[in-house]
Amino acid sequence: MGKSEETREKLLSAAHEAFWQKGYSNVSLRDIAKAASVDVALISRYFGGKLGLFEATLDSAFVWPELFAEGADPVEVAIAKYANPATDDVEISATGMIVANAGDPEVGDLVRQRLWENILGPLQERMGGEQVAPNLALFIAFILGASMARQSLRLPAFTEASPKEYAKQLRYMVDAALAYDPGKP
Amino acid sequence: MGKSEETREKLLSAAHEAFWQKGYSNVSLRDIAKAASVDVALISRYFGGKLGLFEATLDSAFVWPELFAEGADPVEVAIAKYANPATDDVEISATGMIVANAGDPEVGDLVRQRLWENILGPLQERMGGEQVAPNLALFIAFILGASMARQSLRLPAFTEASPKEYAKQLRYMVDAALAYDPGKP
DNA sequence: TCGATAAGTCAACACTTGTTGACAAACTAT
DNA sequence: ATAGTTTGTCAACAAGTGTTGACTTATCGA
Repeated sequence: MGKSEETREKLLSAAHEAFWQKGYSNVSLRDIAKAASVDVALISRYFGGKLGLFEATLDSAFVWPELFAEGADPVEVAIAKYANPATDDVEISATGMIVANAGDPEVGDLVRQRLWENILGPLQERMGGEQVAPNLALFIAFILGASMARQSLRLPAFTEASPKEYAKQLRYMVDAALAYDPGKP
Repeated sequence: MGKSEETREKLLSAAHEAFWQKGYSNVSLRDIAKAASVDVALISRYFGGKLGLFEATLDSAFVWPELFAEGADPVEVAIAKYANPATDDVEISATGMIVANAGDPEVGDLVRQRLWENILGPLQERMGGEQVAPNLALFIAFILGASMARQSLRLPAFTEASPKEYAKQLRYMVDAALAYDPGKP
C-alpha cells in the first residue's frame, strides 16, 4: 500500500465536501488542496486534472450501497435517508448536485451518467421494471424536490418542522406517488 | 427615452438566458456581452458589475404576474406552466436556478430573497395563510422536483411521456399534496 | 549503505476572469 | 456650427484559474 493512497484519500474527501456543497465551478483546486493540506500539483498528477478529480469523487461518493442491501426495501431506505434532516444535512444534496452542476455540459453529463449507472439503474432493476415506472418517477421527483425545498429553497414549513412531522409529510406523499395508477382517469 | 435603454434591454435579455441556463458562475460577462452584441465594459457601467446585472435580471425576470391575476387560481397557473414541457423548456428552470446558484452564498441569498419577495410571499398571502401551510409546501416541493427531474435529471419517464400524460401525473400529485391534512395520522 | 523509485515541493506558464480609466464618436440643445 | 452631454470603444490592470516541468526530499529493496 503506497503512501500516496493516503493523500489521494485526503484529496477525495476534501473534494467531496467542496463539490457537493458549492458545485463544480465554485470550487478551485487550490481550495481543495488547502483543505486537504496537500500541494495543488498533486491533484493533476494523481487524477489528471479537475475533471478527473470530480469523476473520481463521483465514483467514490456517488454510490448508495445501503439501497441494495439484502432484504432492504429501497423506498424505505430512501425515506430513512431523506426524511432525516441530520443525515441529509451532512450529505448536503447529492440530489441538488445534479442540478447545481448541470450548467457545465461536460460536468452535467458526467453526473447524470453516474447517477444512472450507480443508483437509478440498479434501482429500477431492483424494482422489477425494465424502465422506470411512472409511480417510481413520481417518487423520485418528490424526494428530489422535498430535499431541495428544505435545503436550498429553505421553506420554513420544512426547515422548522420537527423531524417527525417532516418524515410524516414525506411518507404521505411517497405513499401517494407509489399508489399512482396510470390506468385510472 | 434614452438610447441606452435599448442596450440595457439587450444585456438583460442575454443575461437572463445565460444565467438561467448555465448558472451564475458558469457565465462570463464577455459571454453575455457577445450574445448581446455590446461591449463588455458597458455592463459594469450600467449595472455596476456582474452581481448587479444578475440582480437586475432577477428583478426583471424573476416575477410571475399571471400567478396573481384577478380570478386566477395560483395552483392552476402553476400547473399550467410547469405541466407544459413547451413553456418550461423555454423558461428553463427558474426553479433549478435556485439550486444552481446556491453554491455561491452571495448569489444564493439574492435568489432566495427575490423568490420570497416576488413569488412565495405574495403566493402565501393570496392563499390566505400567514405562513406557508404544509400542504402548500408539499405542492411547491413536488412542482420543484418534477420540473427538475425532467429537465436536469432527464428521467425518461417524464421526458418521454406525452404532455397529456405528464400533466395527468402532475395533477395527481398536486391534488394529493393539497389534500394533505396535518391532523390525520 | 547505496542507488533507484516514489512522493512531494516550488515556481512559472498561459489563460480567463471582472473591472477600470482614458479616449473617440454620436447626439442634443443653444 | 459649437459646446456639452451621452454613448460606445479600446486597451490594460490585477487577481485567480488549471496545468506543467524541473527540482528536492523521502522511502525502501539490493
